[in-house]
Amino acid sequence: MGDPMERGKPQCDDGGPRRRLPPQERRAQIVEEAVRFFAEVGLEGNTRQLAKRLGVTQSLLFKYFATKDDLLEAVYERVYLDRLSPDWPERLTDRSVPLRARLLAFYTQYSALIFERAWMRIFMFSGLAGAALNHRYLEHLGGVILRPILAETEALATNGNRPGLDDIWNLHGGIVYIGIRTHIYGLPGPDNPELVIARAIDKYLLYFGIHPEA
Amino acid sequence: MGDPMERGKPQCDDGGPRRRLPPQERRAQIVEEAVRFFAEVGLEGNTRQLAKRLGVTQSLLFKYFATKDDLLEAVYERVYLDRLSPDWPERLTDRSVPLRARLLAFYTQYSALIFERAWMRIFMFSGLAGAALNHRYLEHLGGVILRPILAETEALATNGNRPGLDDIWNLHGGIVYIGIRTHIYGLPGPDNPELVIARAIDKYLLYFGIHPEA
DNA sequence: CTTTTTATAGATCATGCGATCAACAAGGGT
DNA sequence: ACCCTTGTTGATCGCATGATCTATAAAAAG
Repeated sequence: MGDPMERGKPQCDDGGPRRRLPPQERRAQIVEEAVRFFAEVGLEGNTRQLAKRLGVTQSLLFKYFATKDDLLEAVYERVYLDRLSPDWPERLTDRSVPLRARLLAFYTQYSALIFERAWMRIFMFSGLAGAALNHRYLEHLGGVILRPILAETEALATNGNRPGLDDIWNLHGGIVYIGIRTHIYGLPGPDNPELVIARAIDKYLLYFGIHPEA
Repeated sequence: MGDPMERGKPQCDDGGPRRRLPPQERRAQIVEEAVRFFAEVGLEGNTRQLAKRLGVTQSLLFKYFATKDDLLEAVYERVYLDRLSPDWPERLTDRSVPLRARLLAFYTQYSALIFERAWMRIFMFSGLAGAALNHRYLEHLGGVILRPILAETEALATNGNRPGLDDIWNLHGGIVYIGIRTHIYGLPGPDNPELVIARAIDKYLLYFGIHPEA
């Protein structure tokens, strides 16, 4: 070890002979593995390790992405894509359904999408790095999810407590924190996350005097 | 630029002449700046940049810390230290004070301690890195804060809702998420965090039928 | 089968990083 | 004023990393 002549030795000695894939397929494969990889080790993870995981050489990565930042951009896009279905604003404001049922439906499905190791960690890494996509996502979330929930709550509140956007953030944060606990901090999560979510929603509704069937 | 002879050029050309400090003082100065530095750029921030901020040479850092990991350990200790005052278990279980007042006192003071950029970000960075201190801190938190709160809530719950530890995590997460929003994601925080905290506590207590004065 | 195309590998470069060490100088003791 | 300890510097080492370039071979085209 330490032999300078070892630098360029083969990095994919396991799989077998060189396998040639159509560019589109290879690219997708790289991005998919990169998501898992960077989610694990952080955005500073090095390209050689990633290549090793893929069973290809490091130089190949640069045939598909001019720079590592380009690869990270692709990772972001892959991860951020389709987490917020465009029909949620509509469904959240459908007053033919009780608000509790709407919130429950949203947070059940949303949590199923985001309580995933790769998403949680890359979201956090990119947030810490100040990535633009992160800001955009959260602003989008505020606009299409939190604000509608606030409006629906305002419309149904029966007691003196007037809801503010911070109340929605509190509901949202309490739920999202389940994923943070488990995937960022590595603590054991709840046995039944959906039950915990339901109770969070019930606390929220109760505070504003909103009946479960309303 | 690119001249290989530039590598070793002075890295502290601003302040003036070489200032000689007692080791203890210098060490503290390094740790303090390192906290701010690593909180900003992440734990992979390089020692040369840190040294530049301090106005000393990079090599000096290694006179005080044998390795960069040692420095990071010192940063962890500095940051994690004294965030959980040892008298909180006692104060949280003092039944001569209404539970609401106890929770309010705790989370007001606790949030004042942790809603700080350096803490929030280093806690998150170290959590993502799987640092042992992070786990220990959270387990400690669970033991000396969350469990007592659960016991107190159980003792006072008047309706059918039986509290579980996940309810406390939900309360806690909803509050901590305020700090995450502002310091990790860089979003504007609430105008009055204490008010938001009070409302979170009220939602929590109401759900278990606990009167504010109980 | 032969030719052409291009996905892939292997080697290498330039730079940046953590870490080391000899030389220097600031401050205290005498 | 002098020495002597040691905090501090400047230069350098070894290695890892992002990126580049050329040779190779796998699949497609004829």
